[in-house]
Formats: sequence, structure tokens, C-alpha cells
Amino acid sequence: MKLVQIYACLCDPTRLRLLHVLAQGPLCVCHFQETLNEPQVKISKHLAYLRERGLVEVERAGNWMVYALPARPSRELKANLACLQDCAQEDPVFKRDLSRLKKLAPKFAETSPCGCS
Amino acid sequence: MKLVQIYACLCDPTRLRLLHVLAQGPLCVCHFQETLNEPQVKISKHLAYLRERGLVEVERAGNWMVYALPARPSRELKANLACLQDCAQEDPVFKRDLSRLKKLAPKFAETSPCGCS
DNA sequence: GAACTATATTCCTTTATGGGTATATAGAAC
DNA sequence: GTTCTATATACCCATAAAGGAATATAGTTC
Repeated sequence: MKLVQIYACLCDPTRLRLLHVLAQGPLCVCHFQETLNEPQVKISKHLAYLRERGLVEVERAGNWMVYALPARPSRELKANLACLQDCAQEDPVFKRDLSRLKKLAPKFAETSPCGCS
Repeated sequence: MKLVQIYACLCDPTRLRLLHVLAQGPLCVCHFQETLNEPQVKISKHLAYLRERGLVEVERAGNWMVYALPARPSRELKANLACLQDCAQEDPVFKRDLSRLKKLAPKFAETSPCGCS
């Protein structure tokens, strides 16, 4: 059952935050790091977990690894990502991540040659 | 984050099947057993897991424990249960459970004094 | 090639989980 | 109270996962 794989990806707070932020657009690891304020290993390992299960896609851009939501998500994935976005609206952690991302966006845009946000 | 708790409940195939079948109406343990064709311990333990996290409610009816979806589910739970029902439509396992439930329903109704379907 | 940067992987420890077997509990029936 | 039924719990084992520290890798720059 593929659904279970999806839910397994969703049952960790860090991964939820990664996916939630990703809905705003592709992002590289170091930008995740700053946005979520979590150590590199943690981010990188959870992204690997999501990648192995097809919840995110990666593309290299020089030294940067740019992660994004799948271009052609399955029906189940699309439904659950939408549900997550919906549920995340009220949660303080998600809101904080989002506002931090918005604040950092201009800095990200100028300092990094990677194509993300 | 309460959401994580919900997803933790959803990331096991047996629990998904329990919740999916429960959407049809309350059910007692032995009827779950027959419907999913799984051993009693397995059913009982997963129901306990769901109960501890508020995904199901229980009521005793004589010897039977009748499980049901929460009468007043949170916003997040309602959204995710709806999403599950939506995603389950195509899956063979879920479909099999449902057809087995429909076939057994009359038998359940006559043989058991418990109030479930 | 050497140094640097961004990211991934390895190793370790701790904790959670799933499944099974056996046993306990609570209520019903006698 | 005894027996039966339905369900829950305890115990054990194997596996997975999360987190951190240290190290490896790949690409860039000089």
C-alpha cells in the first residue's frame, strides 16, 4: 500500500515542516537549515528519507542540492499535500517557518547562485 | 504538533484498514477480526494505539467493546479521514475489506447483541 | 593539485514499534 | 461461585527510526 509510505513520511515534525515550506517553491539544504533553524545533518537525513520514498525530487546546482516537490505527484500524494497545507494554517510552528522564509527570501535570492526561491 | 500524532496513526496498514472500515459505522473487535481477517491481538493492540491518540472512541456493550470514529473530530482529523477515504477508493485491500464488511453485515446484525452495524 | 563549500553518509545510542504467544480481566450466563 | 466469551495486557524478539558527532564526497575556485 503506497499510502502507508506517504503517511510514514508525514509522521515526523521536521519532515512536515520541510514539506510545508517546500510548497512555496524549491529550496536547497542550507536554506532549509536557516528557515527551520535545524542542524544540517537533521535536514539532510530527513530530505534523504523523503527522497527515497518519492515525496521530493532533487537537482544539483553546483554545490547546492535543490529540493522540490514532485513535478507529477500521484493522486494520493497530491491529496495529502493539500491536506497538510490546509491543516498547517493554524499551527504556530508552521506559521513561524513561513514567516522566516518570507523574511529570508531576498537574502537567499542574492547570496546564492542556486536556483532556489 | 497534533498533526504528527494523526499521521503516526495513519502510517500502519492495519490501522488504515481499521479507520477505513470504521467510516461505515461503529464496530466491535470481533467484527473487525472477521472483516480484516487478522488475529485478535493485532486488532486489539492497534485499536488501543488509536484510542490513546484520540482517533477512535470506545463504548462497552456487555462483553463487546464497540469502537467508533470520534463524535466531534478535530479539524485536522476530519480533513485527514476524508482524505483517507478518498485515497482508499482505488486500493484493492481497502476494497476487499469493504466488500467483506458488506457481505458480513447481516450476519453481524443477527448474531451479536452488541449495537454495532 | 590544494583549499573551500555544500551536502551526504557512517557509526553510535536510545527509543518506539510491530508481531506473536501466553495470560489476565471484565462481564454474562448458569 | 464457576464457566464461558470478548477483549486487553504483559512479555519477548526483531526491526526501524531519530538524533548527534565525526567523516566522506562532489563540485568550485584558485
